[in-house]
Amino acid sequence: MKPARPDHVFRALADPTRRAIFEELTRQGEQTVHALTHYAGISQPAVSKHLTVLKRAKLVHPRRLGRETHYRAQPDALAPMVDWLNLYGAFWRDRFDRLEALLERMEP
Amino acid sequence: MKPARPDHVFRALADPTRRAIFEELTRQGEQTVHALTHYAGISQPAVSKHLTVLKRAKLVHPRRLGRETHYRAQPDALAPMVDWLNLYGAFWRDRFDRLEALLERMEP
DNA sequence: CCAATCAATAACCAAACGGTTATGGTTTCA
DNA sequence: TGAAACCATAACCGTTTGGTTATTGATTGG
Repeated sequence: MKPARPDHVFRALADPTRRAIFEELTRQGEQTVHALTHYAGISQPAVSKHLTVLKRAKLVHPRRLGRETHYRAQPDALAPMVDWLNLYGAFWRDRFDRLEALLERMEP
Repeated sequence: MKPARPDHVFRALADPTRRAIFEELTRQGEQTVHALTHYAGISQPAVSKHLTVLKRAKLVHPRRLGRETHYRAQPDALAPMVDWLNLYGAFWRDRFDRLEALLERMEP
């Protein structure tokens, strides 16, 4: 799956409630909107809107089951953020690049 | 230096102009507010406000030289974001953890 | 010394944001 | 079959945000 634009990913994760929802989905696995609403402690429409933003960033994926929608986290959608850190997080980049090169030599 | 709160880092990097400023500082090194203003193509006060947000996240550090202030990027302030990705970016985490472990065995 | 330069702050504004309540469309099941 | 459950969308609202111009304080250089 083609990743979303970096801007959408950064934007989506800027809000603490949205991060919390994403975290909850990665920890506990797939959840209905109902469950997430209970977890987040805000209204159901508010949760739906957050999920829309996360969907735009491809960080979550919906699965319709009858009248309920189950959402799951899509961790590989974080790739644009990881790539950005790779480019501009100099200190950490060096480590990672060296390791990446290493890995490639070891597991062709 | 103790890192800033994750929320400040995520917030600061959510804005594309702020990311661009940070990128420019990591690429070209230390810059005056004047130079950054020219680069960003917005007003000087706007740049100053962006720099304030980046400062709060400890992503940039100012150095007063006479009447000009030179800012430099502080890439290790990205640590809170990297840590978060380590916790919740499952797919990528595996890669990184494997690599990290490797490095440790190789460079004690 | 004094005019100009640099950067931060203040005051202001439109747009975006994060929340709410109200509504509507499906789907379930008693 | 009809009421209730689930979720998305609409309409609305106060606050935050990203920008502007105006101002001020400090520093420099002719």
